[in-house]
Amino acid sequence: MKKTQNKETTEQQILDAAKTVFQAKGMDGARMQEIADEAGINKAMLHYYYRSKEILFEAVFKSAFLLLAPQLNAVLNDDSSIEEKIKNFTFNYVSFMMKHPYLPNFIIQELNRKEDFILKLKENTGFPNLEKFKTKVESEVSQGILNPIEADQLFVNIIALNIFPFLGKPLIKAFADKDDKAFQEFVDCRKTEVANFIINSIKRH
Amino acid sequence: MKKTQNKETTEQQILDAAKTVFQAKGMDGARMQEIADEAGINKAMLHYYYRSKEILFEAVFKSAFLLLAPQLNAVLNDDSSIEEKIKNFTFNYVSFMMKHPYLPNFIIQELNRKEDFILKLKENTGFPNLEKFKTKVESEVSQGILNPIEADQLFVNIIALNIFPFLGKPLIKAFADKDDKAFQEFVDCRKTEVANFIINSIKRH
DNA sequence: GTCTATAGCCAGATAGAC
DNA sequence: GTCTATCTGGCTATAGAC
Repeated sequence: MKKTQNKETTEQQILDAAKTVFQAKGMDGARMQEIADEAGINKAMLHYYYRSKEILFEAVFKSAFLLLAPQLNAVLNDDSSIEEKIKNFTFNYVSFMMKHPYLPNFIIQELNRKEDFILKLKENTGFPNLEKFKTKVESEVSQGILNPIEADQLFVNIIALNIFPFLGKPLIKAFADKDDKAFQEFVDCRKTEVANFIINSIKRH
Repeated sequence: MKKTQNKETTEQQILDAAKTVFQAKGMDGARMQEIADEAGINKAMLHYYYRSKEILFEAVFKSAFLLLAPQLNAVLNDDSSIEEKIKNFTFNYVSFMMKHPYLPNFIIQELNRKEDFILKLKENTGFPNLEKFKTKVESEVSQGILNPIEADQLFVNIIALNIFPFLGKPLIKAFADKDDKAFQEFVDCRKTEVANFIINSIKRH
């Protein structure tokens, strides 16, 4: 029926607006009024669809994380070589992040604010898991393809090099004296630079 | 005189308390009442020494940044080789961060919230500058000590690998299934691992 | 489902006694 | 300088008409 149709579109509008505002301002900085304005409705509607700010926030957070998780799973769970994984991930991740620049900061920030948020996420299917990646790294190390390295450490290095520029953007711009355009080019460069940097370090020569 | 003595200690107590609360909760999440409690005084005193929450926050932020800047300058402005710089920085930075675990997240978060904060900092003497580091990298590259690499990119790689674990702690703990103790060991390992990882990548073989 | 109006609370800031 | 008491505004949340 028609009401249901309206319900779904309004609900989606709210979620989109909430995503924008929460990602820009964080849970504490966001205002329900601003979300309502962004969605083109009024405050009462927000509470009609999501009983409280907290509940609305959790919906936004979950949906943001569900956008990020597949990116990670792609590295972890396919069957290609470590070198291929790194190249693909780096290239795709930077492209992905250029479309969602607020995402990493939002997730990192809110996870630090409330550590138990992550527990709820871990219950979900599709939560990234390192096991397969670990096995693959160990196998390539023992074959002599890679220099000895802990899989955990390598994984953190990969995501650190890829994610950090989006977290530390203001810092990097200030240190390296870059305007927005120069920063853009800098990040674009990293699509291939980062993979080369990593592979150069771990691949046996 | 006695009053001045009291003034200075109270002011310091406030600053310490504010540092604790702001770094844990952020500007928006922090409450003046909580800062007062932490300092063992009442709210009115906060406004006596710092006219507003905003002003108190800026004082805290500035002092946090002034703690971090020398760490970066140490890499950038001494005369040792790039390899030495990386080894020293990595070792010292991780040690330093283990003492101030909230610091990087605090700075990153608040800089993203208000980009112009960094402009105020840049006016200060002692703001990290990349020029000398850049010259050194270029020199070592042309001497054939290092593989070709942009100084900017190398610098970001160094700080990304060192800072990220402290930003993404909850994420890393969840992905790699580590408790606090295991995470601690993981980070401790990085004191030397990260430097080796970088040097392995950039040093000509 | 959608709106207006308002309840109820809480936080930052100030007045004023000591 | 330090306190208690209070003002004021803004925010989440709800009541209730349509």
